[in-house]
Amino acid sequence: MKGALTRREAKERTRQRLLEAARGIILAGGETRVSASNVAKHAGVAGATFYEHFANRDDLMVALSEQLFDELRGQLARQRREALEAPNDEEILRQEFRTPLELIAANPDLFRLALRVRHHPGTPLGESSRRLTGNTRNDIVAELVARGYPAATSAERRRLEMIADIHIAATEVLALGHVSGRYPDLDELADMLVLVTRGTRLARSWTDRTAATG
Amino acid sequence: MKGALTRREAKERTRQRLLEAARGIILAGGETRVSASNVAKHAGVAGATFYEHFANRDDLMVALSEQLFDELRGQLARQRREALEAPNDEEILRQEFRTPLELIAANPDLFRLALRVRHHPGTPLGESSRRLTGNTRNDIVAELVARGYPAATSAERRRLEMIADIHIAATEVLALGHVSGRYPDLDELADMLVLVTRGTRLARSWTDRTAATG
DNA sequence: TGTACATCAGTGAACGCGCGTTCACTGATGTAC
DNA sequence: TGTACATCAGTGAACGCGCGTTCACTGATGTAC
Repeated sequence: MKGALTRREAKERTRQRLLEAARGIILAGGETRVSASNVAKHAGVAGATFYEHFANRDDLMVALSEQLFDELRGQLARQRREALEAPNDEEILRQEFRTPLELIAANPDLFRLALRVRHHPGTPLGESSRRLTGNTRNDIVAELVARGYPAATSAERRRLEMIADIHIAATEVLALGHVSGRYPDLDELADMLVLVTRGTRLARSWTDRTAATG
Repeated sequence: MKGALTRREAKERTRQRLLEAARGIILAGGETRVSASNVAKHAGVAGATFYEHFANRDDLMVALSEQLFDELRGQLARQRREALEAPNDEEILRQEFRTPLELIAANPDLFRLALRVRHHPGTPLGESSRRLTGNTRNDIVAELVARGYPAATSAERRRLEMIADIHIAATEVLALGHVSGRYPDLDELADMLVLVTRGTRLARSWTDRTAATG
């Protein structure tokens, strides 16, 4: 134990510098500029050093993807669990919408990145972003089941997935409007999302198509 | 007028070959592979020929972006206009949702491309994709106003935009589920979208926040 | 504690690659007379 | 219609660039005794 860094610590530090450099580049919208050379340059190390820490560009992207979305995923899941313990009334539902909106508003760059890479198949960032949405969808479906929505048949379960997809999409599109400056008031957004649930709630008694549309 | 091609025709033909090559590459998910060299290669011409037809890569992208989304935009607008002329009942509303769903289902690659590039700022493809959504949003807002939704104050107009955003987002996310194979039945999707309108319809009598949540 | 050796994080230089772009050139098409 | 010249679509070769990756090397840190 000396005052100076141990070798292992120094190496770990360099690795973190590389990851931070890559993170900075990518959150600034420069996915395509995340190259081994460019990341090394931004981290202040020689190009060859990159390969002391990562096998290649893709290896870095895998590490970075996990780091970027894991914390967000954890926070979302935790807050959702907490909200579930409260009694089930309208104000609680509003609160359930407010938390993801706040989380997004606090991390606009990360949110925009998630949207940007979501439909890029076969890339680590895309996978990670889709995993984030997938988890949320599963959580919402579980919650709907707990609230008494039918989930006996595969058609019923599919409808629950559709509802979850819609809730997520509605939350995201309003949150995007917020971070773009068009919808400044988060409370207003939460209210609007509650209205959406009033509509999809009608699916609770939806047994077949004609029953819903007649 | 000869049997063979005139010079002008031959040149236009080459230009179209380049555009088609680029279109093929991009719809197959290869945005990054749309380089002057690669497009020329796929079109079967020399690299230098590319510059006889386009100033640079970006110039091609501008031309391509317009070509890609313009037709779709036209079809969407036309079908929406036609639907508006019919009497206003539930089945008509369903039909209004079915047409964009069918349009998307018929052009899955184009739809996925629109989603992929939507959040890429400063690129011609991104601009074009956002223009497509923007038009649809304006159309929906106009329709809501025609149906008697309040639009006197800026808060009311903002809420109409929110509703339009939600309708578009819900349509798109269900359409994505369809082209991904999860939601095979378009009628079921249209029914679900009608339910969403049942919820957002409540905003018609929404005068302030407490009125909506109380 | 001091010395001799082993380990290892980081480096500079080099390689081939595909890219964007330019340019002098070719050979076919168009036109003036 | 035939000839001589002008136009022009397309080409191959060349350039510099940033990239991914490798490798022999350096100098500091760690360790055995």
